[in-house]
Amino acid sequence: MKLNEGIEWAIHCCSILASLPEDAALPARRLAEFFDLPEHYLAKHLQALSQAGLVNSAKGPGGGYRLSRPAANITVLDIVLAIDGTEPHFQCTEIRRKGPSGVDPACYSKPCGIARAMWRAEKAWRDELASISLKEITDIGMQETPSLQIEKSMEWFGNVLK
Amino acid sequence: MKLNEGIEWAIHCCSILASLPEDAALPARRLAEFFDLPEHYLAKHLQALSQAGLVNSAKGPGGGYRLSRPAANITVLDIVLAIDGTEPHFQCTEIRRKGPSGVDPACYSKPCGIARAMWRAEKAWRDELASISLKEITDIGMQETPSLQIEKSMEWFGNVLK
DNA sequence: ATAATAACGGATATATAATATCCGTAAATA
DNA sequence: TATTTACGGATATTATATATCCGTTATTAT
Repeated sequence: MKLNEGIEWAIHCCSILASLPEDAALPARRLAEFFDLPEHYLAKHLQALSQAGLVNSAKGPGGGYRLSRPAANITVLDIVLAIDGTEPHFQCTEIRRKGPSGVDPACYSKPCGIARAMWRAEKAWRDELASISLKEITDIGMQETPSLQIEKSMEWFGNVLK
Repeated sequence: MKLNEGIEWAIHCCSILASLPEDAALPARRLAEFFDLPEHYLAKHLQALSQAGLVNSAKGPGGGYRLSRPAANITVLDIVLAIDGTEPHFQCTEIRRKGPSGVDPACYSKPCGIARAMWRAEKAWRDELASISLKEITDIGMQETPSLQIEKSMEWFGNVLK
């Protein structure tokens, strides 16, 4: 199993949006350019972020995407769920009820113990992701990004944001 | 993203093997019958368990699969990794280095902070799965399985184990 | 010996999901 | 009015998961 690559893209894009001036927006085309990603497919993911309410979108010239709220109030989990959906990764197909020994579904009071174990692990995963804010991500990015890249990024932003 | 359905199958199968008499083994065909699963495909997963060293296999009549060690010494994580592989779910494609602002790969001392965050969450998931032993799974199964099903299972085992 | 059982590995087919592109529409700006 | 941009739907392509089949080998029972 592999996680949707769009998750990586979306977190990086949100991190960029977080470091933009308050009133600035970036269109999908520019974000795709910045990371050298397929423009139209990235646009789909950005629309998912928009539908999840994480970013606001504006049409027309000067439009594009910006964060809908402060980066400190957006978690990595928010972004992951926006892209990957909220369905649990582990899907219980109730095979305990199948076969020659299975009995009537009504006889089972609780969800299968195996499913509960898998869901508990998934909760631990989500809890960890929920504990990380987009602000922390961008702060770490600022600290660890090579200074040359920071400079080049600033110049690119300068050119792009009119 | 959806987890491999074989994970569910494998944990259930291991749980059944754990509740078998010490010297008994079950062939893939019987396990598939017990859970009404596709025989040949289940066999692939059982072979993966065998390669991971979780079960021992024996060819020929009376052969089949049995646990290689006590259920208390097998974790749910062991089974999950045997089926799903040990690769992390989140694959970092280093998009931070791409595009007009990217700089030479050698400039980056650490893995990307976003990847580290995703991997930390994955570790939380694995830690939780590693904290659950197969014995706990089977104990919970014994407690929560309807008594009628327990009876039917016992009868089925009796017929199958010679 | 022979026949039957069963794991194993490789090859292949099918179904589903991820990846990617394209198009028409609507909205906003200049 | 022309341009830019988001948005939704349709479609194509690729990768992965699901599933089957076959030949080989090992083991057991007759």
